[in-house]
This record gives sequence, C-alpha cells and structure tokens, in this order.
Amino acid sequence: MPEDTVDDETIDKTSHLPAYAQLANILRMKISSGHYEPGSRLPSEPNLSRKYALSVMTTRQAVGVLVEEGLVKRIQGKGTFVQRIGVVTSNFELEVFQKVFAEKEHLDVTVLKAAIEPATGLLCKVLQVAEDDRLVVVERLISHRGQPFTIQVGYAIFNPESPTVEAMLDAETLTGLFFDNGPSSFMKGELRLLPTFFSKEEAKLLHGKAGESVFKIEHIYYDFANQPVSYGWFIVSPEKMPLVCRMGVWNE
Amino acid sequence: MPEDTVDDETIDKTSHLPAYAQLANILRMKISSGHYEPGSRLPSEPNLSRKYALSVMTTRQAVGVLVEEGLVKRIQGKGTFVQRIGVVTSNFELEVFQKVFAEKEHLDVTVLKAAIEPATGLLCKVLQVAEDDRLVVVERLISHRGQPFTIQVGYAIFNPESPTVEAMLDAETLTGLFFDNGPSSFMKGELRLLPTFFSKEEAKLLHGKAGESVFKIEHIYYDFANQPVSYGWFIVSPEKMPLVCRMGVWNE
DNA sequence: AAGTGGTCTAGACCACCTA
DNA sequence: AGGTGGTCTAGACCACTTT
Repeated sequence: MPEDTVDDETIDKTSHLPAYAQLANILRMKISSGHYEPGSRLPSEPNLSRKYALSVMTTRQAVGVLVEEGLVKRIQGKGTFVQRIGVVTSNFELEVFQKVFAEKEHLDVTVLKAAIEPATGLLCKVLQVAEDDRLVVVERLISHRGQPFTIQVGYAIFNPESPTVEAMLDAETLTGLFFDNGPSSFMKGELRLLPTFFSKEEAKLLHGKAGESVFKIEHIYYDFANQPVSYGWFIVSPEKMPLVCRMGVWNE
Repeated sequence: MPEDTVDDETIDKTSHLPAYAQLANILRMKISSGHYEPGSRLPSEPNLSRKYALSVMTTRQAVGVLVEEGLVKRIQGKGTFVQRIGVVTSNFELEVFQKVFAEKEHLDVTVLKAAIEPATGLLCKVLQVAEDDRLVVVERLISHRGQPFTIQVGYAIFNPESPTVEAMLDAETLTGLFFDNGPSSFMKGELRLLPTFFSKEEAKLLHGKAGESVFKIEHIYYDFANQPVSYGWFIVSPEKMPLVCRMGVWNE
C-alpha cells in the first residue's frame, strides 16, 4: 500500500529552474488547491527536506519565497502556517511610477514655474527654516508618451552650491524629479500618499475635470545632517496610476 | 603602516544579535555615512566574508537584508551597488489597518444596513452575475477605541450555504470584515486604493466634513474556481490612516 | 581567465514551544 | 525531551560579466 509515492511532484535537479523555486511552486500549488488549508501547518522543514531530497537551507529558501508572498507565516518553535488572505497585510507599490520614469526617452517635461520665493507658514515648518528665508520653487508638467501624466511641485532651501538646487533646476536630465539619478546623495526621505482633488489649473493641464479625486504624493528629503533639504509633491490621477495589490495565488 | 586594521567594527559572535544582522548594521552605517556612496559597488561577498570572518551564506544573508530595505541592488556577474533613494521604488503598507484590526477588543461594529437586493449595472459586471440575481449587501460602521474609523460596504452573491455570506453577516466575530479569520478560504483577491471624498452621510458617521478627500479601498475576492465571490470597499480618512513610506536609512 | 552574484550541500548548534 | 524554526559553517558548482 504505497503512500505518498507518485502523488507528489519531485524536484528536477537538471532543470534550469532552481530547486528552491520548484519546491516553492509545488507548495504554492498545494496551498492554492486547498491541499494545505488556511490556518493549517505546513510540513516541517526537515520533513520537506527529506521528502524532496533537498538540504535544509534550500528548503528554507523555498519556504522563504512563500513567506515573501504572504502565503505562509513562520512561527519559531511552532511551525509554518498557511495564511488567509486579507486586506490587512497588503501593500501598494508605485509600479506605474517606476515604469513611467524608467522610460526617459518618452518623457517630456514642461517647466511651469521656476522662481526664488521667501518661505512662508507651512513651508517654514516643513523645511525647518526661518520666515522669509529664500526657497527655490519649481513646478513641472511631466508627460509620458504624449499624455500628461503628473504635475510636480518642489521646494528646496536656496543655496547656490547645493546639489539639490542644481538637480531641481535641471529639467534636462530629470534628475530633479525624484532624486534617483542625481549627483547628490540623501540619507533618507519620506513619502506620504494622500487623497485630494484637481484644482482648476491642474485639471486643465492633466486633461481631467476640476474637483475630480486624485492622488497627491508628498515627498520630503533629508541630508546627512538630518536637515530637510526639499519638500514637494506629485499630483496624479488614479486612472494614470492605478494602485492595485494582488493577494493570494494568481497566475497559476 | 596599518590599513583597515581598527577602522572597522567586527562581528561579535557571542552577541545575541545574529552575525548577519550585525554585518547588515555595519554596512548600513557605512552607506548612510557616505563611506559607500550611491552608485558605487559594495565589496564582493567573498571579500566581505574574509574581512568579517563569516561564511559566504551568512554574508549573503546580511546583504540580503539591505536588498530588502532597498538600499542596495545585486547584479549578477557585476556586483552589489548602493542605490539612490527615490520615489519610484517605494511601497505603501496598510500598517494602520493591521494595528486597528488586530485590536479586536477595541473594535465596535454597527451594522448600518443588511439586506438582499437584486444586482444592477456595475455590480453585475464586477461580480459576473446576471441582472437581478440576488446579492447580500452589508454596510458597517467600524469604530476603534471609541472613535469612528471606517465604513465598510460589502456585496456577495447570495447563497445561503456560502461561507462568504455567513461571514459577511457575522458581525460578532468580525470575520466578514476582511476575511482574515473566517471559515472560508479564498484563492485570491485584489485591492485597489482610490481617492474619493466623503458623502454627507459618511462624513457624519466618521466625524468629518462632507466633500473632504478620503481613501477608498476597494476589494474583490475570488473563489477556487476563479469566480468573484464578494466585492466591497472601505472608506477611511487619511488622518485616521496615514499612508507613509520611509526611504533610506532611518533610526540610526 | 578571473571575478561576481546565485544556488546548493550535509551537517551543526541555538532559541522557542509543547507536551 | 522532542519538535519547530533561526542561524551558521566550509566548502562546492553554476551563470553571468568583464578583462
């Protein structure tokens, strides 16, 4: 009476797909098919290692893939448990931002405003400067493949020698857009995603309707001394930048 | 002429902090201090292994931590490179959602509506049912520590035997709120984050102002047969649920 | 050919949980 | 005490990139 003999797939060590990925696929399949039910325990790592003739480290790597995907959760001393999918563990990536800004050859930047202004109220607080200190302000309309994509507004503390200011004013190479490719290095930054609505001007520039609900992505960057160096935001429509998060097993 | 003798920290193998975490800390420090500049190459893993007297696997684990944090990027055959921080690689987690719903003892749920209705227009499309098929609809006000937190609206295909319907109507145990603890298992789901604004009623219930910009988190779940089983959304103010993403090195 | 990251082994010991 | 995940070693071979 054979048990567990041919009911399972095995690891093909001649395959180009790494063993850990093969095992991850097998386990993922068993989870999505209901063979391992939500809340239940996965076979222990030593057991999986024996069953699929892999070392513990390789087995751990396979399970680690599922952990990254949020399908299972490891609890030391107890085991690895199949997770139920749910809203609470999700995260939203700025995938569209990545794709759009990666295609530099299809980006067009129009400078709407570039000026030096005295700092006021909120800006003083955010950038930790005194009232009337001078700020560089730049507003840009960024189009992607001919379609208006986002409006960017940025403020930086004015300092002719600061690479930040240089980068901001450098529309040509886009370095000022998101500080991903510039000469300066920042210790840290913070993003904040907010709901807002199109102003009349924004709607016109981005081909939307005034009052339409859109995203605002605020960003603030700090230098090595922990001082804020720039503050600004992007305005972008959810139609141009859908924020979607998939949970569970897709594409099987 | 000593070089690299005492300028570097070393790994304390008697520490409770794992060696890989210690090395990750060292490397993170060197990145944030500018010792390793953005765009530059990290020492190779064999080099780091020799330098800190660790095995390759342990060194890899340390570098893996920084990869997860987005501070460095591995490129096979070339090396590991320090990344510049930027907007494009960020993601937003629903941390507040996690925390709020984890404190089940501090949640209060008021059922605003529970009914069976015929499907119409948009709902037919989303749930892939025929016009006038019956749907269960539930609206809830969820309060956390006495403060109104979110309004949840959910639709499910009516089937008295479906665990989804059971879960939705089960206000007591909150299982219907986000399907994270219920008896049913779902193969997959999709979330969509959207900007919108408070309706008059929503504003009143959530102590906000009508017309205020807020988040809408749409969710749709599918069963094992890939059929939609439920659709709905949460309405929540950005003040109650800030969506923040930190980039670079914080808390050093 | 040499250097890099990517995968893998066959063990080992530790920390934690349950019985 | 025995099982579980967490860490670690000292090698090995492979795939990819550069010289």
